[in-house]
Amino acid sequence: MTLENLVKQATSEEFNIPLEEIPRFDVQFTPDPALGDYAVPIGFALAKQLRMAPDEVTKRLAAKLNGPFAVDAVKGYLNFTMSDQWWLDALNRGFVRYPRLKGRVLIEFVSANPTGPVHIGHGRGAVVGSVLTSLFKKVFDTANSEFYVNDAGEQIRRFCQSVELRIRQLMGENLELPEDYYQGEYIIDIARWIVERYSWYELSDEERWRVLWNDAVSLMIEWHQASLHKIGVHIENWVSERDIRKQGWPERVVHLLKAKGLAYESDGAVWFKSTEFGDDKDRVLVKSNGEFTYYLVDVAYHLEKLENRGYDMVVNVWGADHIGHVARMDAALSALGHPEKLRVVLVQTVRFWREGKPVAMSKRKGEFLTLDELVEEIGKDAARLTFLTRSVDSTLDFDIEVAKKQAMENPVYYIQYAYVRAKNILSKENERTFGHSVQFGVEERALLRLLESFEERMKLAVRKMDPFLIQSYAWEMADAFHKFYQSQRVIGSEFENVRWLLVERFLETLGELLDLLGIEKLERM
RNA sequence: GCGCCCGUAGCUCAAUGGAUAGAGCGUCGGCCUCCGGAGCCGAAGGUUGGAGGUUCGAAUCCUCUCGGGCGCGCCA
Repeated sequence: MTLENLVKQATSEEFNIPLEEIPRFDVQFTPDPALGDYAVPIGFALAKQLRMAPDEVTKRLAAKLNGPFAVDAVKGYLNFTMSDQWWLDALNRGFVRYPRLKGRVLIEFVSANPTGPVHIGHGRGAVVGSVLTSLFKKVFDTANSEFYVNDAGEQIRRFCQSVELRIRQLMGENLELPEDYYQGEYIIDIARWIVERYSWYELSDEERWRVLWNDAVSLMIEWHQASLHKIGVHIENWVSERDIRKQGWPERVVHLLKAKGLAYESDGAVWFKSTEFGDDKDRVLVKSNGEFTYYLVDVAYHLEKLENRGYDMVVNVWGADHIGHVARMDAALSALGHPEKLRVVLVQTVRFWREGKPVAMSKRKGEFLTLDELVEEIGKDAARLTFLTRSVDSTLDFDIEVAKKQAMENPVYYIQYAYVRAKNILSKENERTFGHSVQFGVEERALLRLLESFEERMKLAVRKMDPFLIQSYAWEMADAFHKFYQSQRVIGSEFENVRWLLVERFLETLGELLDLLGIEKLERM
């Protein structure tokens, strides 16, 4: 029986209270291992209900409770110190268990425009999205990752024009690059790639446009995939905006909204009454020139995910600068009969630093550090982990020089070092002849209860949709291990067998977290 | 002006409504005859921006207020 149920039952019997009238209480870890392992602050609420002092309540409960633990009443708290045998049983069971939730989930992230390389500004969203996907795959019936390719619209047109101009320059034409064209060097690379494969001047206008529209864009998408792979992000679905348009989803959205009386025409445009769903102003769906707004196409895309592919929940990892889209997207999906199926993870901005100076980023001038360059400089693991060192709600200062250093400032080494140390112990050849008795010390108990909280920590990470919580859990686990390692010997100890098992479980559990985080499990460093 | 995020140690950040608010960096002082010292231990450092409120209990929830960030297009 769980501690929670034991306490409930004891309370009911001791104070003659029906089970359903017992106030809610938590089972939590004590702030200090010296107080015990688990704490149940049940005395406070009951004290009021029973008109009794909190410590009187807990004292009576403590006297009544028995099980594989010692129990202490301190103020309103019941403090449980679990028996060594109880911990040994837990150790034998293992700790890696996930909460289970029903449903099919789709996580969309990065979705950088295919008009330029993935740059460091996309990095945080990419890593957050990929870790969320790994986690959700363990928790939900189905979870898939998706990259939405904005391969239609004005930006792509301008991109194609930029490539074309560079092609003509390569062919020897003397042309100026207009200011509002894409300036980056990579445009020249694409132009060169095309020139190497096609006899440009022999193509008709239509053929040229098709090459730009298809080949140049496909090449960008391939580059995106390659860049993301380098930082350990492998996105399953790449969905094209062109396909969403081709399949008539935008028209369907307009049709559905009109049928519900939620769309109207004004000033030659078609508007959605989003104000009826909490938005602060109505939104244009179809511009007066007949073109669809980006907003309409995005709504259409979400409708496609829900209705065509049958996802129960769609998660979007967006930069904080997309805050304005949340209300209107919610509004549209509610209007279309899918309320509360969209969850937006807003990831706050990252500021990149180098030796105390901000890293300049200007897309216009084509000056930006690409994700490739970052990964090349500091490595995949350091890049991934650094992006996860703050909760998604907090802005992140990413100092590239610090992340490159192999020092404690850099949590990736701290965590990996703990893993290596543990691995190293198990690599020793030895004969273990001692039995399975044990007395766990404070450091071991600290590590044990951290391991034991695996499922709960995962539950919290899912609820908050924040991979930062996995990173911080991994860090705490590494911390607990370093302390254990420092204070207790494994090999040659009186409790060698049990400690050996503890190290194995630690490796198994931390390894699971490293897998989720997409960080290498090093054996040596 | 409106909406969202953030104000916690010198700096960067943690903390399910619970006990004495914790880490890293920086500063000062210790620990390898010993499974890897990329580690560990200790010291110093706090009116959790401010004011009210809810609660047995608030960094956490509510109201107001002051600072900082982001966003408020028939752009994408």
